[in-house]
Amino acid sequence: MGSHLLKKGYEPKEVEKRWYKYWEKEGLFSAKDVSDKEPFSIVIPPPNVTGVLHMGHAYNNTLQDILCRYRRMQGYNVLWMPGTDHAGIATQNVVEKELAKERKDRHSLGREKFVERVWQWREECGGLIIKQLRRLGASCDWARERFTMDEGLSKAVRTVFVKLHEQGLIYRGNYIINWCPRCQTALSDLEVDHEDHSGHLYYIRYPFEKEEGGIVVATTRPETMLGDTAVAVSPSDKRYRALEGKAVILPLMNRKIPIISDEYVDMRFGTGALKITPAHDPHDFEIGQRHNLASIKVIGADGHMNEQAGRFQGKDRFECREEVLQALREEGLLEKVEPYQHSVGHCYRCRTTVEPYLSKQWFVKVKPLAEEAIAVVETGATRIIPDIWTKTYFEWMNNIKDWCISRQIWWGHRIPAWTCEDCDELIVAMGPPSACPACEGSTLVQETDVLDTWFSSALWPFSTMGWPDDTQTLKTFYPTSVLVTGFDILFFWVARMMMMGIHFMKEVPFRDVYIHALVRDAEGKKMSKSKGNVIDPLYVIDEYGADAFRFTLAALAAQGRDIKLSEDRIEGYRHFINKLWNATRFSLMHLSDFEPDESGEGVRDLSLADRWILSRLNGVAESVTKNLDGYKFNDAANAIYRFVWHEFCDWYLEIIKPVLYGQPVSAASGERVKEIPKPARYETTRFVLWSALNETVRLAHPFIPFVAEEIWDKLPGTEGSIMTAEFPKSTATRYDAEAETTMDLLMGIIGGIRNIRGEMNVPPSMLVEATVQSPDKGARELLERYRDMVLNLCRLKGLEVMLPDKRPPSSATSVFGNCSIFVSLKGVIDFELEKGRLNKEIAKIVKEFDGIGKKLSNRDFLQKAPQEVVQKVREKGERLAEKKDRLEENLEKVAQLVGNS
RNA sequence: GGGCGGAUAGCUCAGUUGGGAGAGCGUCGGCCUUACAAGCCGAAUGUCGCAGGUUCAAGCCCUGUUCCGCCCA
Repeated sequence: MGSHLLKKGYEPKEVEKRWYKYWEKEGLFSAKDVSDKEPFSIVIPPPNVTGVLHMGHAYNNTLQDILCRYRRMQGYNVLWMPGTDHAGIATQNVVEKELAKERKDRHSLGREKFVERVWQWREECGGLIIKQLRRLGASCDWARERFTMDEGLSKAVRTVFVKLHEQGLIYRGNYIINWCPRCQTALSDLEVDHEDHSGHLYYIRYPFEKEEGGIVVATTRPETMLGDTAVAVSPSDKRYRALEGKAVILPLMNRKIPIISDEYVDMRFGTGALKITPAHDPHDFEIGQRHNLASIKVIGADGHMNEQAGRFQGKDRFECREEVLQALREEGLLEKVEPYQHSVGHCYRCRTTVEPYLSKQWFVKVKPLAEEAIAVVETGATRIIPDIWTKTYFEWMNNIKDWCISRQIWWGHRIPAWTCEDCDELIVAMGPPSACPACEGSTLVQETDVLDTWFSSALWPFSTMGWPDDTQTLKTFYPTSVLVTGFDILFFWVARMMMMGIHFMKEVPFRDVYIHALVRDAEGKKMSKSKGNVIDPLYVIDEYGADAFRFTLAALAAQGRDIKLSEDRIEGYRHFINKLWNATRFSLMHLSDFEPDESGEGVRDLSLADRWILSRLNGVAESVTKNLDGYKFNDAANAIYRFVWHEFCDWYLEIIKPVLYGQPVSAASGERVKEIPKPARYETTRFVLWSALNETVRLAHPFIPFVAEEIWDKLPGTEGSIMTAEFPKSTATRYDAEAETTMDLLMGIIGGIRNIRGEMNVPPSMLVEATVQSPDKGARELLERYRDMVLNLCRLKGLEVMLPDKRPPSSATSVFGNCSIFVSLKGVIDFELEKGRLNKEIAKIVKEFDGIGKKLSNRDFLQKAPQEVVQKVREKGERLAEKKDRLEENLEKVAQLVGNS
């Protein structure tokens, strides 16, 4: 391939499509059930089948893909298990909306037809997100894609249900649950979002049965009074002691209800008297149980008042509230209305205000399961990262309440329970029983409810691997290595997978749980369609390329911190991709006919720069490895960024240019003489350039797979996909302290000269002379040795290296270490400018020196601080003092010159 | 009401056995120097939210406090 023909700007579109196809075709994402390699496995948090890729998915999956690609290159047998979730209510809502357009509803269709219709919808429109994940570069083993309603996973669901029922951990009963009148189904506590709402507190007088007067209760939901069956006061409330056991007349309903006392009542709330509606409030329900009160349901499943609501029957619950208030006003029983802030529950799917509702539902008794799930985190069998979430996890697990798992919708796993019409016997079984085990009756009716979607998601780590069958996949890949997910589903999903995994597999579902934060907009607001502040990941990929996008997410992925994403940030990282691309273009210009020498002949006689870049590369490999192992994606990404841009490009490529271009060994003449380069030096340089670039793209591949593969492909002497190449290892032998120290000195001197040029506005086209004076023989020798590097990078026509001596005339000064740097500016120097520059420099040193002086004059510091630290401070003080002296000396001379002119 | 997180340069944020306040973006100055102007070279910029405490030494540890955000009830 004609590498010198690479386009000037990197164009991701075509490249990404081509390589993704190639990876899939070559089966590079596929995991082996049987392998000598060590396993590494991740199950994807299954997106809703109705979902489209949003920033949260993009972030979550980018992190997973980085880990998978990293481990694959390290030689692991990687399984990244993909799939989607049937998302009961969400999917049902989508299809119902579609039906509504056809002026139909699910009831007119009937259950069976409706479910068919949902399957059909799924065939046609579902799982779009799976295609979108490919655009991101996700390296899932697509052949293993699962769906929570697949036959295999459904079998797992039924098995778990039956077993838990056998073990007494699933039960059915009449309790207050959260009811969504729009979705017409029960919800678990977690599926209710609480929002603060400015409402009112209504004070209503319930007249005594016989005497005058009455007791005043306070409520935010007056319509529920129609179902009141008592008034409760606190047993320690002296105000009401005399009233206990008496009765009041429930207004509007003219029902006699007792005044009872219960510890639950808070004397400070309202009047201290609480109306009790067991059928419509969870606390009231419990009080009702304790006092054997009747539960009267006055609100129906559809959110309208029912026949128990007397003259209010048929009214919407909120309409009814107004009418009840009006009626009370008319009767003079509404004593007072106060503005009141209280939280109101909303359905997490459709935002409808949730109604506490008494009904017969199925529950999981989670306490015993939670105990196991707590234990494994305590022992460290599963680590939660960052650790801060461990406490939240424990908190929730310790205060867990039974989980309502039945839903009155049609799309989902139907509860495997049957009722005998003859004797009412309840049978829970894997499949339809042929006869009632109690009475042998044959009319058995299956439970119409389906299971909470999260019930099947809870089994995901093992149901996707074939459980309840004893599969090789399970043997190889369970428990999974890590789960990567957002904190928003820590309870919904992670906690439940922990419980189910441990209970059924006798082994934790994951070794690590990495919890990441949220992607927000540039102002830190949550992205939402209604706010109009969403950034579409697909748009970003089209516009900037998947690599730039992925790298942005990784670079901003600081643990425990939300990402504030803006297009500007992505654009910035696109520049990085382009930088790498152009560095490659440059390299390939000189490598087109290069053939890497397997024998290692090429590594003889490395130059300083060669040794330095290889040593630095080792440092980056170490940093990336350490940070990825610790899920510090941002640190890993930034290490690569810094290396590529500020070491490889800014220094290494600049240093080797003369060798590659065959430029004059001495630039002193200021002319570029095309010389035939020394073959050995040239070949060595090409070898190191090739190695460095080769290793760099391997390090970068997990983050920016497409461009890395493209570069890998263009690089001579590479074979196969970069996905199967080895991830660079850091070894102590590759660290070259001497090269790094020497380069630090040279870079410091070069920096000093460049600083003068920049500050004094010397244009790059102007070649100047410089002098470095140092008492240090070693430093002088190094400068002599690498004179050409300095000449070249500073655009000098001459460099004199000498012992400290007189200041060269008409020069500007700077100091690095024990070296004084002079740049001769004959005829160009502006002494005022130089004076200002020196003053500024001195002021900086003085400031720093003050702090050090204080330390060194502090006896306590000298005595108590470790000698190491004291020594370091001393040395630094000396360095600064010397630097200051030099600069002041120069300032004085410059001041004289200014005075003379 | 309970719990958690954040507050560091103009912006977004790094900063762990406590010992030299940093990066990116933006800004300013100089450059189209034969990979890249999506670039190169250089520069400026801080009461580390506030108040105490521990320590020879605090952005970091402790206590209190203010503001912002989140979770749970």
